[in-house]
Amino acid sequence: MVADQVDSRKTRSNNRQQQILDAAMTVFLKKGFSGSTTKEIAKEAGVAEGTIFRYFKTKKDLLLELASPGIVQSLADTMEGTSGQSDEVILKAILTNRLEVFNQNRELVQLLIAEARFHPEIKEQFVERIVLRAAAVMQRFMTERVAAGDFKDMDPKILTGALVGMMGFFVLWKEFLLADKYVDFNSETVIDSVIEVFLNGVRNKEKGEDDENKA
Amino acid sequence: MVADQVDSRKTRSNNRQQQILDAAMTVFLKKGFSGSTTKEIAKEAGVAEGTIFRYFKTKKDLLLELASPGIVQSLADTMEGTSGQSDEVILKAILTNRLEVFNQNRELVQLLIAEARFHPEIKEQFVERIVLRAAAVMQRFMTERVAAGDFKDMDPKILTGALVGMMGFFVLWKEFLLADKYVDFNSETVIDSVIEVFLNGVRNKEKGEDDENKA
DNA sequence: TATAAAAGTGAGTACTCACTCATGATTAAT
DNA sequence: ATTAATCATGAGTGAGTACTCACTTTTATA
Repeated sequence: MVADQVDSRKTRSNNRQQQILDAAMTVFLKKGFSGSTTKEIAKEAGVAEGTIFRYFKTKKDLLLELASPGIVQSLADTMEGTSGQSDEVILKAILTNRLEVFNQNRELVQLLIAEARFHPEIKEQFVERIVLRAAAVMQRFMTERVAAGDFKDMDPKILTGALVGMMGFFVLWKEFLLADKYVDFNSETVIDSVIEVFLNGVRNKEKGEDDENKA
Repeated sequence: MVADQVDSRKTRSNNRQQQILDAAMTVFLKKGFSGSTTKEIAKEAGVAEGTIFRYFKTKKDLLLELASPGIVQSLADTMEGTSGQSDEVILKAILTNRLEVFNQNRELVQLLIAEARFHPEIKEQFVERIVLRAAAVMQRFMTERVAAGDFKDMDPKILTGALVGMMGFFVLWKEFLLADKYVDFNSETVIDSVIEVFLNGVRNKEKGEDDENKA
């Protein structure tokens, strides 16, 4: 008890706020927003219940702060400036990066997805700031390739969906449904396989010039 | 009020239980399990709050009953007995059927996925009775094709994941993230595209006999 | 060190929750 | 019509909830 107090005093002046947010995240993840109590959050943070309300007007404000633009932002503006390289390299860079960014913010994303259904503001932010941005980057890539005739003439949105879906499946599988019981996928193997299947699936190997693809 | 009472009396003896379950489902979907109150469920069902507890010992029992084997079962044993037909036809049959079954039980599945995180019993049942079964059927198909040399020599689990993921993406997109804002996909188009991409992606077009694929 | 401001506390408050139970209504059987 | 059994009710109950506030402790300033 005393030791805890000393410990928490150390991080005192800079960010008690962050300390509470971290605790809220932990508890929300474990019990969900509605299932969590401010009492438990306080305990997890090592502060008195009243202290929470010095920093956040309401319990819901805690959740909204977790989903605030500042934090969420970092997910989006990550991948830019890959050009003049092979599709395999570009896609691998994109997917690897996405997966990395996702893994870093895994818990937050998990929480936001879970609560999005009940809090329109969160849903809005999540879709606008993460999903659509991320999709836009990839969609631009798809559109280019289709226009160049390298990929089949399909709706870029469907192409994006196919790739994101394949990748997303393995991520979600791991995250939500508990992997180990079924199988534990190796990240790089999965990425390579996904890219291979995808590129083979969408590349044009039409009449005339089929030599280009062999190399 | 009186009319409601008369109405509910009609369905009285056979299944007041079902009436309450339906209401619980509706409310759980809208507010989540923790966010729902028995009072609201009672109101939705058109019965007194106490009546709920004549049929279900606790609020949680309502949730568990919704996820009970009987109901959940119907999702699994649907697709069997397609053989001797082309991959395209088989896969289209599978995917179309899965999508149909999913759409019929959409709300239930949505609810189960949402609550699985907080209720191990539900998660267990969901994974065992739905996911693994459905996966098994598809995985058998993949294993066969790989063994026959028609598909690339990849882990059948990854192949299954790739296909399910592509398909799942569009379904989840629609369900969880609100489609219309972004785009509304036509089911058949999506299925056809997914199959095309998948088959092109995983089929063997090795040296030697490339005539087979042309047709 | 004295003093004001800021930060932290936790018992208290008003309220909501899941669940109970004494009572009333409906049905079935004679 | 009488009785007994079942079904339905909703005010009531205690446990717990988010949030407040009178108070204490810590920090900053002189």
